Amino acid sequence: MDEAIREKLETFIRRKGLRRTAQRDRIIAEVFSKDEHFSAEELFERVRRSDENASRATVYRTIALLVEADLLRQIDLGDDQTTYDPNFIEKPSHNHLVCIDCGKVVEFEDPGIEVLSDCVTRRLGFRAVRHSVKIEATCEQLRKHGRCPNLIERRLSGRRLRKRR
Amino acid sequence: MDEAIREKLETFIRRKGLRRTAQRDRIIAEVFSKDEHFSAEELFERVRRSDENASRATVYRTIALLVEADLLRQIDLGDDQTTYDPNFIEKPSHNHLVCIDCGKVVEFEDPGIEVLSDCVTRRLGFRAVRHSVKIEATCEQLRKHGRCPNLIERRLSGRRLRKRR
DNA sequence: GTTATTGCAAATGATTTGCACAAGG
DNA sequence: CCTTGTGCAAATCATTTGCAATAAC
Repeated sequence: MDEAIREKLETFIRRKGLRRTAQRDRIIAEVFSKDEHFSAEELFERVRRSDENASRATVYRTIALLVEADLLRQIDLGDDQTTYDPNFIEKPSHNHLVCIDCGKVVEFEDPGIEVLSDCVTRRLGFRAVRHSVKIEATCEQLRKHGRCPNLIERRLSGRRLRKRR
Repeated sequence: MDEAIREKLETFIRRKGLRRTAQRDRIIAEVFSKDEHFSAEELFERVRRSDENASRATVYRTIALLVEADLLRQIDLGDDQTTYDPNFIEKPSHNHLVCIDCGKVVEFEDPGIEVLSDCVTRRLGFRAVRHSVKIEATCEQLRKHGRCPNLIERRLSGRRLRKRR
């Protein structure tokens, strides 16, 4: 976990009169231990692995806290899951491309899109605070070579697939 | 309701071997009677006004149908509600700006953003199918004049506010 | 007639909450 | 101590589903 995270967190905790607890620390460590997106339930499972009696409620409450502190961001990948992205501290304005063939999610940054969005926003009489761009795309790899490594991976794992129909 | 909608719908219904029913017709008419965004529950209430014993289940099922036919689109306005947007037929690639002060949602189209997204996508080795841009912004009107008509409206109606915390 | 559709009520599943107990400052 | 945090189980709430009755084609 980054220094930047610790600092932002400390500040937030103090300003809100909150307390530092072992459970929170463990959950937060887990959140930032990878750069993977996750659902609340997935995080709960990960936390459970190292802490057999961690509570689901505490995981949900800690997620809410991190989102409020803007250390964690709720994103929409179009799969009807509430997904969280821990990478906004390192890449504060990154965006997402989702492949509708293989399910792969690619994060990217693009200053051009930034600038254009700001222009549009100003033109409409507002001041931009943040923007999120989601691109849904198809896999060139699959079209050209008839196969795509992520497609297979996705089939096997079954993760990140739409849950509802 | 537009001709384009009727046609797309007919085609879809036939191709899937579905049937035309009075209930469906009424619900669909209601969906496209305004350009307002709505939640499933809101649509249900609207439908109920003209059809006292319309069923919630049928409303949900019809929404799913329209989404599948790409006549209606599920969008993310960041308010933890599943929101539907009936305006993608008229404006096939419009985007949304949400004011975090007053809650106002503005739809806009911008060819520049289109082009840039396509570039990024190609650069990443994919082919863009669709993109959605959500801009969160603050209200210039509120800052400059100390007030904003939508702020008041929003307070009064209570709609489009986050439901969960 | 045969198959899709409807409406109801019950089921589901993610998230939240009340409460008694534990722990931080 | 005093207040916030935790864990459990129960409550919520949007959405889905099973099923018997009904309506398209």
